[in-house]
Amino acid sequence: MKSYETVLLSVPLFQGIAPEELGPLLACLGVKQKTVPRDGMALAAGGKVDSIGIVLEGRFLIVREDAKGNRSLLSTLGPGDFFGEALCCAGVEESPVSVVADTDGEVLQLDFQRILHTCSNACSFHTKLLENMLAVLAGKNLSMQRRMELLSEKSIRVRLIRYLESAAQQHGREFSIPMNREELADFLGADRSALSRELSRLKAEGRIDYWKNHFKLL
Amino acid sequence: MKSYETVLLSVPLFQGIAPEELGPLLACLGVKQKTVPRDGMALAAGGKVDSIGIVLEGRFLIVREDAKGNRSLLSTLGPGDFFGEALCCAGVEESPVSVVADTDGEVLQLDFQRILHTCSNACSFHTKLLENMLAVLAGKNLSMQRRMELLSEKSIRVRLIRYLESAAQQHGREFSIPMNREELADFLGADRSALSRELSRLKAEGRIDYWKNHFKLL
DNA sequence: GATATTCCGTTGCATACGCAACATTTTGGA
DNA sequence: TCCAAAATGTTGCGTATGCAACGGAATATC
Repeated sequence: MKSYETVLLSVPLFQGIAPEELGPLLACLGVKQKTVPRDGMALAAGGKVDSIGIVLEGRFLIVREDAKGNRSLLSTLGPGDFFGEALCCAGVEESPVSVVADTDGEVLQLDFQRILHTCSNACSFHTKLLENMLAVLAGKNLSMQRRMELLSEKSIRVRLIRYLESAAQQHGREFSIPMNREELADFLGADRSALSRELSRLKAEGRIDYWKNHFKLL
Repeated sequence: MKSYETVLLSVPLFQGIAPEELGPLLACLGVKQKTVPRDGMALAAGGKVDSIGIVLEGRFLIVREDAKGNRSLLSTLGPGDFFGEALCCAGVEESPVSVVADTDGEVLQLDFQRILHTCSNACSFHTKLLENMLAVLAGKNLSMQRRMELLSEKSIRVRLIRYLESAAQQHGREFSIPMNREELADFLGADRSALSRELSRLKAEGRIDYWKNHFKLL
């Protein structure tokens, strides 16, 4: 069985855990590694979620299935990504989503109760783990918060400018973004072509310049 | 100094804590009660947030101030509501928001480090507190998630139907919602009059019936 | 290097919806 | 009971934008 140590050390949940502490921590948590064949379920909708899953290998899809059986893709997961943390922290009884394997894959399952309750030998990294857990959830909160503020603007133009400005605030007047047009359009809640149109206008007005995913504010 | 026990017991953070445990818990956390006069700051933008604030009395506003000094209202807080939890859990260095008093008010401040690190006498409710903290953050995550799925629909009509259907799924075909028109429009990312128009259409089509904030799906 | 495929920009068209303005109903206060 | 204020409904207008379709550029595959 591969160790996947490199993957695990990159997981935000384990941030600040020294490599040599990782083994003992995992042992203390009683993790289970699971092989999931393509199209298999790493987490099934409808049931209670009592563990957090970490993707070690392969590609997984988070999928919502409505009453009529229409599947809609919520997001995709790769090695180092994890899932189920919000559901089990919130104590949701029936998971509204499934996680299905898009390729053959491996996941690591961490029992939530054992994360929560410090083990008898009070390992020091346990506190760190909880702290990380909080940071992960809170970080997602904040980024969703920001996105919702964006989406609450009425016009594509304003949403776009807001987005670019906040990116510029972080990286300076010239920067690259981690999305292509389609993804950016999706992020801004707009149509791709409409987004392109708006970008063109801003360029024509001399307010911005761009090439592919590289932008400059003027 | 009033005790505000009733308020505190209703705070999700203290869910599952017995009334008689509350006092010792607060003592163990070393909470500080603070009086904030109208227009005073319970939390100032730009600084690090190292405590969670619980509103005991009064009305507070969460406000974002952009570079040009435009204040935009993000939400309002009343007794039992709390703030700053996401920011301090995420370890944000500069708070992007302020919390200002809309009336004279009282807040209780809980030092985050003392929430995180179990106290020396290992009080049992400390674990419960952490569990609640996780549940609160995760719960917000899930509700924001749902809202973003809503907002990602393109038309008001679809967003509205989705919203009503999910409400019906929880409470049956007939139910009341906790928002007035303006608030619902805001929640759905739409204009109030446009929302009214769409509601009228749905009623004319015989798909729904409604009166004020009471709805029936047909 | 040729071909297929993905990515991005452009444009015409139809319309959903924001906006403003006004009508109607409901609520609360004196 | 009457009045003012708030909440909700209605409607006309202009336009932003979704949609579809297409062309060109960039990238990948062989």
